[in-house]
Amino acid sequence: MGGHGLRGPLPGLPTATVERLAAYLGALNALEERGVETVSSGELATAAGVNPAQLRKDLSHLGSYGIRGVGYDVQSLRFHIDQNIGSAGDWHVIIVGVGNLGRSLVNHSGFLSRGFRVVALFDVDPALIGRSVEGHPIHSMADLATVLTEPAATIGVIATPAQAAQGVADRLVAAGVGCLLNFAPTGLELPKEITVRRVDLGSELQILAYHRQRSLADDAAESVQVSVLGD
Amino acid sequence: MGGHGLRGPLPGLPTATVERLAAYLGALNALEERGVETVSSGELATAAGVNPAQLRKDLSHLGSYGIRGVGYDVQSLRFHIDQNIGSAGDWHVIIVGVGNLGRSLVNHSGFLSRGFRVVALFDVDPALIGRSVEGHPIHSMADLATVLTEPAATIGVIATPAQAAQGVADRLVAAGVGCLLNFAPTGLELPKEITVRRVDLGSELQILAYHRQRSLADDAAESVQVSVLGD
DNA sequence: AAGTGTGAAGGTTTTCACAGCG
DNA sequence: CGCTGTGAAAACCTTCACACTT
Repeated sequence: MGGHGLRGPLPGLPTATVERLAAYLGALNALEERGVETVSSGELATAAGVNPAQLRKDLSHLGSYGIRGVGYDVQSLRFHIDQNIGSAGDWHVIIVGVGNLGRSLVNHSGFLSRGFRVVALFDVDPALIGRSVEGHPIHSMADLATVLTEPAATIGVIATPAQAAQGVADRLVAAGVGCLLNFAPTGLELPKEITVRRVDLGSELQILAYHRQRSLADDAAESVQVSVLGD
Repeated sequence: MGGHGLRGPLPGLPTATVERLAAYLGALNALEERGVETVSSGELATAAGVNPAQLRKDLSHLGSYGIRGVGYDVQSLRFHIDQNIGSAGDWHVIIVGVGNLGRSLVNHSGFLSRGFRVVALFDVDPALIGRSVEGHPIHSMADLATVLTEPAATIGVIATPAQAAQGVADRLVAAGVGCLLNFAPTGLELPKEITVRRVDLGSELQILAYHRQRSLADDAAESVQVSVLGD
């Protein structure tokens, strides 16, 4: 039971495509809220910050859902992307670490609109345990096994300080959570069957600063060029 | 003065390499704190979650700073990576939006250790303006031009709700900030000379969920395979 | 022996350019 | 006519395997 019609017709989407599909989905959500009904590859590409050919190629992996000469129907495209990268689960999200980052994730508007449901919060601070944030009670890590109803369909979000992260990850894995999003600025060593993704805010700044330097350098080079060409 | 020896010997690092170098730097910071003096490509690669050959190839773009048969000196490698992706600036960071996310960024340990300095906070909420977080006073957006001392060397972090993001970005750009990190779940339309990077927490969950599905599917396929081979 | 540095091979991703449909 | 869908070409990135160094 529960199985429906199409059995995974796609043996696998290119990784790079998956990352962009998630972004297109966000842009489509926004367009839908604004009541836009149709969008061309050019418009959607601009909104997502990629080039139109790339967007069309990405979408072509899902099938042929556009209308030639017109564009894409916003609702139907949103539905089809969702089928491919969101559908298979009613994912539960638990957040470990109810500091500022944890709190900001609880409220995050992008979660609900994509079908993710925050089901529990955990912390080690006795002052927090028993209180609640946005209607979600904060549990002790000791209650992990009791609180988890569906470990296999649960994403654990690690929003703790770096030194606590590995320990938290180990406990989550022991409780059956197989999918982790790590915000702590440290790598995690885990069995390879666990799916992990890391978001490192420090690295993001660094990457940004590098690109900025480069683009300033390029501009300088180009303006030399321009002044040689003269006016 | 201030200009030193080598003039940018590297015309440009591959994008993918830059993203990983930032991660290596984080791992090296951690090793240095723990007092480790030497590390091999295998160890560092594990810590950063990549394969050793890739790490060596990445480092080879910076020059030849390893010791054959031994590994890399942690401090010196850290220094050289920093030279290539961090150095050129004493970057200032301003954070717009002092909600939970903004607050968590102010405290973020990964920032200071990489040479980024939070220099100002901004918000639109009159109840917040004038108060301070971790010693950083919260300013009104109207004071943007006054507070910025070095717009060109400033990274603007957008930690506002989605609907405020575009307006904030426009004001930052108008004030001379050319480098933005956007946490709001929306795309920004900006002049192309502006360097932007987006971190979309909703997309991160979605990408993670997709990979999880896939790896469960693969495991299922493999266990069929195993049972065919029998035991 | 142990581990780096690197050409060359093999994959993947992006871009191009245009055929084909509405 | 405009815009999608897509092979084929080009660019880019990863992995391999081994010469070379300490």
